[in-house]
Amino acid sequence: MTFTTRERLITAAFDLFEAQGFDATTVDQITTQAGVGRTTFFRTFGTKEDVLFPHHDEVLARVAARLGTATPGTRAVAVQEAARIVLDHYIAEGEVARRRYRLTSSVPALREREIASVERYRRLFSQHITHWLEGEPDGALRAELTATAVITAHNHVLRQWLRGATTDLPRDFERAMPFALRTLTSETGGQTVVVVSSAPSVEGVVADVRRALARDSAHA
Amino acid sequence: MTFTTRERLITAAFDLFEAQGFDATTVDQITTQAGVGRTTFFRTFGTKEDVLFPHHDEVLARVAARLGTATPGTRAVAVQEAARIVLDHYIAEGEVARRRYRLTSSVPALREREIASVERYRRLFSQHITHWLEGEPDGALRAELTATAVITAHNHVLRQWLRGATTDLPRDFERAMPFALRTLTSETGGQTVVVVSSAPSVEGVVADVRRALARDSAHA
DNA sequence: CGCTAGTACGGTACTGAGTACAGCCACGAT
DNA sequence: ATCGTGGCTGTACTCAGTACCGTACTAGCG
Repeated sequence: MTFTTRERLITAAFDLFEAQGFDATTVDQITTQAGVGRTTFFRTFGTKEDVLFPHHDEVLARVAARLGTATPGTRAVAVQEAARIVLDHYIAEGEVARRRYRLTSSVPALREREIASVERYRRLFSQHITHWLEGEPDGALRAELTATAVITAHNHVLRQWLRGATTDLPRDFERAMPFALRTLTSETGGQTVVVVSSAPSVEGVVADVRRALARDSAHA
Repeated sequence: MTFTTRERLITAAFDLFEAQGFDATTVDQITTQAGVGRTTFFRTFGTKEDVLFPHHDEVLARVAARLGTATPGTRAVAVQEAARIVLDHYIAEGEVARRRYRLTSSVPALREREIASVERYRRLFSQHITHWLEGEPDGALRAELTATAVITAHNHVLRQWLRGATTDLPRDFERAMPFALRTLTSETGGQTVVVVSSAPSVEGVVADVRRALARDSAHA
């Protein structure tokens, strides 16, 4: 079987980074090992860090597409499935994802790069949800909180899996996501109810709960 | 009045970045303008980006100190006040903060740098809260969600202020933070009550609420 | 006063990432 | 056959960041 230039660069980079460390490896070494010219490397990846994150643009596009199909009433589902797309990508990568995790954990420059790419996902979720909640009280804030919560829950279970602390990643994901989706209550179809009350008495809180439930069922 | 080398470098850098753009400005130009040697620049700031974020280490230390003094029962307050420390720092910076915001908004490299420093705050909160919730069900996940929520709420109101969309930043902060502190409910002394229920009926949810309130008041 | 140690600064020389540019070759279409 | 066109290569350059050494100034001590 034959490999593309891109694939040969990626494997060469991974091997060298693991053998010598990221900083100690020069782009010249990578291109020599891959048997291509130096210019080709930078045309393909832009920066030395990017060679480790070669699929994010594509995954980002898939996530955006999924969020774009959400309709009122299916938004919580769309958010959850969109996050699931990212997770599935890591699962598909398998051992490659773990190799990258070991590298990003130990090299500060790579950590920063990874954080930046997480931020791109966060922004994508944030933009969509903000749009959905436009006009609602505290919509912008609630949207950002929901987006970060989804990303955080996703990253939490993903990291457990990358560390080898867990094996049933989909199950962990299903468990963690409801925490994250609290601020999208009216979307959850009554399965999970969240009420925030500042009432001073127990009966006041209960009244707030009944009010909230009545409002939610009126939406349904 | 006399200025330290550090201060002269900072002002020179800000001026040049605003006049010519960040990428078009070389470290040589900054040091020439400030009247110091090139070596001094890198000894003082490490990287060209760092000159724009000169106080984060110190603020980070203050935040850590505040979180360290939290005791069971005062944790929600500690978290809120710790976030407030960061906010107050920006308020004290005043126009400098806005100048930096304009730069970070337009230059990708600076945006990444800023995101990375936000992540440092997030980690700090996360570490403390994780420690507090050790042993509780889903403690690690809830801790991360709380930390990110606090950071998100903080950043949300801060950004409004930096954009000039609001003037009463402390008030916005007080309003936004309760959203973020939802997952620290048992700490809020009853002022904010959050209940997550999966009960299939209204009465079931209400029963869950009463149970949760009973449990919380037993803690008090 | 001389001596010493620490601290802040400066200069030189180097590595290596990233850019600009010009050229080359294989290919498919007309 | 030739004419793009897309993927590849080499050369030369800028500039951030590092290593190393030398130099002033100050503080403290005999």
